[in-house]
Amino acid sequence: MEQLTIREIAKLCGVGVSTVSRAINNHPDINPETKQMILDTVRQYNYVPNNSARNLKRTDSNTVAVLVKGVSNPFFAVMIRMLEQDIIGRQYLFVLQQVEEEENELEVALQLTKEKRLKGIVFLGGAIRHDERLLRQLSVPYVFSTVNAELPEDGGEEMRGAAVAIDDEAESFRMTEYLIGCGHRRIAILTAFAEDASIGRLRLDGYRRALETHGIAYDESLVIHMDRSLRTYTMGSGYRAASALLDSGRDFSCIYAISDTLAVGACKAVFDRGRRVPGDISVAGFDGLDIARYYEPSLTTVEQPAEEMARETIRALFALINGTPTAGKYIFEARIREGASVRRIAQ
Amino acid sequence: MEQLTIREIAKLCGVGVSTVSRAINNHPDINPETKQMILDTVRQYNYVPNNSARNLKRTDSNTVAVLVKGVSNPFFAVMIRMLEQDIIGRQYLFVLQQVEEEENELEVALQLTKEKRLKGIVFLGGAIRHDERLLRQLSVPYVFSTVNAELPEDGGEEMRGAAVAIDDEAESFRMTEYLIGCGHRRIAILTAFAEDASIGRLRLDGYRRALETHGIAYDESLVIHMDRSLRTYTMGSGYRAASALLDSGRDFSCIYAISDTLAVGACKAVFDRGRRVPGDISVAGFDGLDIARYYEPSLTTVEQPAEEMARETIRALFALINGTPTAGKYIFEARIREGASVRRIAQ
DNA sequence: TTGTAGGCGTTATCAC
DNA sequence: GTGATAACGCCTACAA
Repeated sequence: MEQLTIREIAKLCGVGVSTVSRAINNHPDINPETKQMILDTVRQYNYVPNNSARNLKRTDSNTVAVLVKGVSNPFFAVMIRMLEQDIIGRQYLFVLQQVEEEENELEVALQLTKEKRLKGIVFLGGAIRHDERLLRQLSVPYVFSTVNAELPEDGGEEMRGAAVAIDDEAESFRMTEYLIGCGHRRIAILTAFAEDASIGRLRLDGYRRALETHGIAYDESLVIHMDRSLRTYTMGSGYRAASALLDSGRDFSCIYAISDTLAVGACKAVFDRGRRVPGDISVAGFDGLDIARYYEPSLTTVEQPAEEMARETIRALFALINGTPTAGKYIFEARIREGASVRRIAQ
Repeated sequence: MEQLTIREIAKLCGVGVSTVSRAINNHPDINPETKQMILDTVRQYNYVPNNSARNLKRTDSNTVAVLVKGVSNPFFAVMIRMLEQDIIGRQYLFVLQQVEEEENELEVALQLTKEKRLKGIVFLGGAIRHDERLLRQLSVPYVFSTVNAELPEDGGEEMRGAAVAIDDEAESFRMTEYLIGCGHRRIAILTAFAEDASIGRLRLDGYRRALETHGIAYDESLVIHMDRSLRTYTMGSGYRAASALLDSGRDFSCIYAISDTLAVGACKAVFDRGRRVPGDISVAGFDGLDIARYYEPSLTTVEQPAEEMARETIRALFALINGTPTAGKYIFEARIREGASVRRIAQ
């Protein structure tokens, strides 16, 4: 099938290419009848303009891209939906771009910016710190969303980036403190693999600080790292880790998992051993996913304010796009959503 | 920040643009030293080629796109991972393209094909029947994956499309028959909105046929359609629908939900009313998601052979790409994965 | 209101 | 092994 070009449509309609271009791009300076005739022909032959050629020629595009590292992360699923809604609500085009695990999101951003003449970029997930040189190369406004990433120092030039997130360390501290407040002293934690330098690290740090604050010794044997060779935040990982922990004979009354998916797996491991949540073992999660609400028992979790964060992400991005002065960081407070998975122990 | 082009790199290196092009594209006919020098400069200035220009000029690209309608569907999450792995394993580029709910996936495909010179397309989700005229316009091989879509009649020309899926109607029949075999007679079904013409329809059809086959009257009052204004396959939808059903006082011993997410919501509705699964109400799902395994009780579900389907999707696609004769349809058998959510009733 | 022509940044073809 | 140069398909001055 030979590819239809604008030239052939022009020939078919007996007009020049610019007239066809005007018609399909809704330019005002064209005779309505000519326009209609052209659009009819376009429909009839199902002509589809080549986007690469368009992007190449265009200088701007009213497109905002969301670069997400890990599309299948259920927490991102709700963020993506909200971001999309807000971007489209502002009459911008929304582009969702998946970033592979081993890819550098900044390089993808640089490439996509050139390719699509983006107006702005939202990073969902990804690293906490980036190559500052690359970051400075990024010529369009950007917002790190749900990850409290480092922003480049203000070198006198205008700010082009922002970060919208929760304070993972502080929220993890909050949850651990809550668990301690419920009377738990021996709290095991399911966290990312040992070398993790992202939220896994931060949430572990918060846990540790809370223990120390309350005079509880940090016990390495209660810190369970996920297997690096497996996907980290899955129910299967949580199940595996909690199973090993339960079978080890170590003493603990509570499992704190740094994601709800891990928590679900942990619960199942408890059940499979004929024990009860929270009767025998308490379990807490993190994120505030749907499943935490619908699991039985419902999971006590740290609920991230996804909707507000998405809204603020877009607000901040468009503030940057429009040159409005904007603070660089927006740290939201999460809150403990109490479920029925944590038992209060008489002190 | 002025955009760096290949011409400037050429000038910087004191060579012609074609030499730079050869270097960055790994062409053999270039002096290794020149190549190294150019690549160093490219790195140093962080030159990123413009993809639009590349795509415009290139005639082919070794790229396979996966067009997914509903990225956040957890069943697709595992399919996407497997598809990606297999595509990359064949040394092809993998592109994931989200299709909006109201968009026509075929139009997106047509556009993307022009834009990126695709070698092949995988459709994940979407409609069962497509505009045949559009389908014939599609000039590259394609596979409908997980949806048993109609293929155009062989009009003498070579086949360009295939479909890899389960038989939703038959599998739903199988599950319903299984539930009947467990002694259930009054089986409520949670299904898509009434006008659905996709898997919701097929799974409902299978349910109905099974009832009729076994001489059980089809009772409209036990058929619960999701609210069209809400997102269909969410735990919240399942919870809402099951709650209304439970509160209606209608008589039934089993809820069959056409997705695991709906089933989870249904279970929670049962629990919230102080009743038990499966003691008081049995619940069955569909898809075979992780959550069905890790829920408590684990959910009896129809397990789709995701891995095999993904593998076959890519195999069929590359058979089409390579011109190997290929059957058009690959229908996989699903299987009932028994959990603990369905009770056997003494007959 | 419409048509012609030049150029967007790259790759491919051809000389050298 | 290397360098001009002509496309790729579209948009947009500018001219008519």
